[in-house]
Amino acid sequence: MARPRTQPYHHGQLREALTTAGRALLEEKGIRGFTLRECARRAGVSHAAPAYHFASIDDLLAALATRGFDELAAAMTAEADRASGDAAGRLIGQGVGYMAFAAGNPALFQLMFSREANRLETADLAAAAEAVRRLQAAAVEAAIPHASGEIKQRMADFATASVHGFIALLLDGQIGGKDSSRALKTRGLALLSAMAETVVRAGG
Amino acid sequence: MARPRTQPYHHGQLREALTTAGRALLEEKGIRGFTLRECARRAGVSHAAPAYHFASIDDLLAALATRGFDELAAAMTAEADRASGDAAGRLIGQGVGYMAFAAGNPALFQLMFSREANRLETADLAAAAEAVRRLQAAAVEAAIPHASGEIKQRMADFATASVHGFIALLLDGQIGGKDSSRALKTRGLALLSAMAETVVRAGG
DNA sequence: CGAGAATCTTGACGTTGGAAAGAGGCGAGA
DNA sequence: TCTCGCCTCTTTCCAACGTCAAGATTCTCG
Repeated sequence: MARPRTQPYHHGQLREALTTAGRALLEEKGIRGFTLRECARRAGVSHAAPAYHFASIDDLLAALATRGFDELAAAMTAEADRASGDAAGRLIGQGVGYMAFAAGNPALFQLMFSREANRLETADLAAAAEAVRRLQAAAVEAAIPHASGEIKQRMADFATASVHGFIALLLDGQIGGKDSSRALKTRGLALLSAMAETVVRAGG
Repeated sequence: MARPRTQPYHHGQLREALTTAGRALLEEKGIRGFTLRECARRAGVSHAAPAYHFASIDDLLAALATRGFDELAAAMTAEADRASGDAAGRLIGQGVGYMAFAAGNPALFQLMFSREANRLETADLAAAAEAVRRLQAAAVEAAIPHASGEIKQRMADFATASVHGFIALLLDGQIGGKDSSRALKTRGLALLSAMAETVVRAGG
């Protein structure tokens, strides 16, 4: 709905400014510390201004989550493309992109996969999440093209679960509490290669 | 102000009553819908009564999470013991217990693994979480007793991540959206056996 | 240029978490 | 037995929250 205007309105691009401010706020304070009024404050508008652009605070959160899924998908494909090589290499690369996005946006990542976001299931949000899921399934299927549909699905479950579980536990401090960032990356890569090996072996 | 004698002025077991009420409330309303005053209401006391037993709302949440980890550990060992068989069987059984607890307490499970809880890192909470981690690591190590320490750690990462990731994604609706409960259990068991197979293969 | 729509502000309501102060119940020592 | 002091709970108050309603401002377009 936002279009370029010769002269900005009262604010002009409030919706965009609110999502930007909200995203930063979310990373700073976490889901429970997230408030609509603080978003408005940071965007330089009154506390009731957001109401026009977002029906409720959950609506804003849903918008943030939606954008998060879009960026997650972009990070996955970018990293997969960067990983030259066979389908297994792409699968690993996609996992790297997944983890990198999560590590760079921990609170947003948690919001995306919390049922709080699902409470206000926007069609956009569902579609964005579905796109990520399809990306994962496609990478697994490409690695084991001759396997049965059932095997493909089980391996997609497996790949998705390991990648997501590892980074989720890591961000929560449940894995590698005091390890260096470098050591954690090594552990992450080791997990990804073990995952890919299992997938490929199941497909052959 | 005559007090009705139905309840003594001293509640007696307020702390326990608050955690019980809080747990139910958490499952009903989710983390964002959780309020201290509603807990007090359900426990039949004034809104400021909880302050004596819990320093803050985060303190109550931390207590709930702590108990959650305790019960999670109990569910894991119970199910592992029930699974007669070799170490790999125990590993799978422990995963079943993990998933069963999560499925039975989805909101609590999410709280336990959200950084919101970690914001108020109680010593008890850290210890309870650590116990669960040790349980996981021990089950993996028992399945591959002759492997190197590095392999054991990597396989512990792997097993923990797959189990946690699968059930977390499932509870969020990211896996098996419209599948029946029976089909989901089958998928979960398939994941667990694939996980155990990978672990055992890496160890031998 | 003026009317109407879009955008933002101001003010209000009910609710929240938390602090402060007071009151009721209970045990220990006289 | 009585009373003092501590523990527990209530009452009252405050700032901040999300949301609504109404007013003000600015843009668009006839």
